Amino acid sequence: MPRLIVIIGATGVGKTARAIEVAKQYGCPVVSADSRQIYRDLPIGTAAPTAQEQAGIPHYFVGCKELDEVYSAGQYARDCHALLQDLFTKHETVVMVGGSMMYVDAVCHGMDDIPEVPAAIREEVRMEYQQKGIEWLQQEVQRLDPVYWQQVDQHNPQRLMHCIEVSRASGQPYSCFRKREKHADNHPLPFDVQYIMVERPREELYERINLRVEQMVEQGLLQEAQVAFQKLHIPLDGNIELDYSTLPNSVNTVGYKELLRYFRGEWTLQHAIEMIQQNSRHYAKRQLTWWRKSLANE
RNA sequence: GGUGCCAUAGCUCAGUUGGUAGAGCAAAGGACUGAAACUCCUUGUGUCCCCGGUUCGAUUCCUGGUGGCACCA
Repeated sequence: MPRLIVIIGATGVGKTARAIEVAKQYGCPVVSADSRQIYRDLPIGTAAPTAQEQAGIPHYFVGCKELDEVYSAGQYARDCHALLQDLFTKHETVVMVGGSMMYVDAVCHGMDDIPEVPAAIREEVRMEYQQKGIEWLQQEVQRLDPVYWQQVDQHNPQRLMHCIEVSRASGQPYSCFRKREKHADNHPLPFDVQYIMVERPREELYERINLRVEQMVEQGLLQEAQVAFQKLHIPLDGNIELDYSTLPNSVNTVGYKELLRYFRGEWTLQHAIEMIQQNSRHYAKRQLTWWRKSLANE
């Protein structure tokens, strides 16, 4: 049975370096499980492995999507399983590294097949939510999918919207697709999974994060962000109205969404940088929570 | 030096007509199967600046101090 070594840990803890170390040890490729490093044009802010770091080690899913492409954990799981099948014909061991908890989970535990939602339906639901508020989302979910209503986080607009989108697109309640079948024992993975959790004391981790943000700024994060917003035609002129809730996913990312406020004149640069540091710490904390539970269930 | 205002949670501040106090942010904990670096939930005891006075009782009123801010010299 081939083996997937999965390197997990909070942002800024040193996963990339560890992955390269392990990949060199086994002479194997590295598969990234990172929902933001997957985009081209964001290498600095997402702390993607540099060309120097990647030298001699094939990396997958780094810098391969355009900023306006829509991508998701489900698609990643499919793409990644296909890739792994191929890689395992040549390697006994493959390294996976990434901070995107659900991406890792989707590959290592599988995801149910849930129908794709056409962009038009997604947009329609979003518009209706904007007009009618969360009460409408709640009523609509209760009506379309009472089973899911009992399970969801009932104050979470994104979760509610997704249920409505899928139910509308498929004509069936969202919950009937969420069987957790792929988590079941009768759907074994064609490879073994071995986790390596990279850890550091909380205080040290936060110091590293704060420092790394400052280094990103020195390395040209502002220019990188500016170019990204220009490519996406997002107005940097604060006089032009902008709905932050509709930012493309690629750029609704720590490091970029804060700088957008700076470019548009809403925040000072210093405040934006402090917010990037703070949001990175929040993100790290969420990762720790997820994996604490996830590893306890292994 | 004089006058006025302020001093309450890690930060910014609210409040108590005298019965030892509460918001936002931070922080911590948690949820999360196709936007997941997203989105969402829970948790608030702190010498109410210090010494004294009045009072059954002072963080609240009063005297004095200390520190900060503003204005006047």
